Amino acid sequence: MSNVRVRFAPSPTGYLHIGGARTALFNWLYARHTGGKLILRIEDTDTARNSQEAIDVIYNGLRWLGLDWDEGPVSSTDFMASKGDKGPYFQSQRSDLYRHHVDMLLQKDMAYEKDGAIRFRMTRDPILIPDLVVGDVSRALTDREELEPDFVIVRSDGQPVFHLVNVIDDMLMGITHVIRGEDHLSNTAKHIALFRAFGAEIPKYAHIPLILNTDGSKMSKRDTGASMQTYMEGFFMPEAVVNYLCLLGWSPKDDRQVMPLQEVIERFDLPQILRGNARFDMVKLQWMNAEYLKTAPAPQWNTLCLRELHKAGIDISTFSEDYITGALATYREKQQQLIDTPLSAKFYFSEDFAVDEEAAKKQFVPENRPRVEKLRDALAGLTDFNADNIQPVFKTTATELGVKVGVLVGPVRVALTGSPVGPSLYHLIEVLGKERALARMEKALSQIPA
RNA sequence: GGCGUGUUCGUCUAUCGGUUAGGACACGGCCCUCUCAAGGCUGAAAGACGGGUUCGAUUCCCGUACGCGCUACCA
Repeated sequence: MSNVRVRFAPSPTGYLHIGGARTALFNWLYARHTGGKLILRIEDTDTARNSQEAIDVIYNGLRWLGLDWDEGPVSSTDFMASKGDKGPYFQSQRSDLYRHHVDMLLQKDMAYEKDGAIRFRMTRDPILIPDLVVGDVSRALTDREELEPDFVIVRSDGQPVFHLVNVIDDMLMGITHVIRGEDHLSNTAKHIALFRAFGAEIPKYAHIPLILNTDGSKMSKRDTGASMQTYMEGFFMPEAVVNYLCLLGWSPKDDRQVMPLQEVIERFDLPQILRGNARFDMVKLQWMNAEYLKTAPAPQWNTLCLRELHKAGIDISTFSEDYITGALATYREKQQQLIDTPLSAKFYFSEDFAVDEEAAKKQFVPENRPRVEKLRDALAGLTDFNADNIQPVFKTTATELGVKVGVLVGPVRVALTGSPVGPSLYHLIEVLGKERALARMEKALSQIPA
């Protein structure tokens, strides 16, 4: 047991940024590593863009990644439901707390009203920010701040601003470590000043570097891969996304790439977090995803495939579960094909699959006719119709014809799948079954000129 | 402009002053092979620049350049 209390405090903007997801992940990792608590707090002060859907996006994103929290809201249907005794966990429900604390500052003359807004009397001296990742940072006033060091903590419309509520919540919720994006580093001087004004203990800070686009520019909403939605709706395993994110800005210091989460939890710590911004590399994420996909449990693999098939408009409703599972299993080692072109699997579920014209032109030639015929006859005589038995049939037939196996594979593949590329032919024939396979060969023969 | 922060192969990274600067993704070649992949082997590929400190700097210090963040009555 430890007294570590960290938090993830997203604003419900309607989407979860990959950078936000990593911030959540690092907080979660630290909590799990130390045996501390992770608090989820919804920073919904901007009521204009606050909606249930926007909050669900956060819940769903975190849950998809497998990041659970120890305190905070628990339900998307019951607004008030929460766990933990430091609530409410929605800033929109904490107005009284904020007002009370602002009054305290006002009374002590640490804040004052000006033009209808309330400003905090900010220190003029540089503030030292001890950061667990970046080191000691001395933040001096900027030129504009020299002119007006006191910053607004309550707007003239009565709304408290981010800096204020963020500090009050961290203070009241007993946050011990603030792990957040480096974009808040400069602002931390204000936060520290506020903590001091309240006479509260200042949490430890760990500002983690940002995630940028491949070209080094800032990653915003529209950039590829920026939204968690991309992964949740795409052909991705959450374990892979988490693993990739762990390695972006943190390093186990050895050559490990694919790491079980449990091991990351054991080895994760704040000082090892890297100081430089990292560029997001979708290609490497895809590789990582492929690594996980290779050993994914069958149900998970099937679910992902089925979704792609559905998107591609392929109807599988008339096929048995065994048949579907068998068909999808043949794509296990060539997942990229199914991810990129799910339509290429249509031959399993329909006679109406696309035929590659070029391939047909090349394979459906007169000299292949007797070859396919001989193979058809050989296959027709096969009783135990499985890949292990089918393969020898191809070999034997090829030998008898005095050709290489590849010569037979070519036309048959196009006849059965319509494409020159695809899963292992022997396995694919097994799944298709004798009847279907022979029928398609027959159909192809009718198209081959004599 | 000001205040911060950062800079090792194209990308993610290893290196606690002394290494042929290592690994992974991507890329090239070879092998394997029923296609395509996967896999195995292999190749090319890096210390931003300039000064110091030191017997010796990728590593420590300073400067320059460039990147990123912050400079709001946004969060």
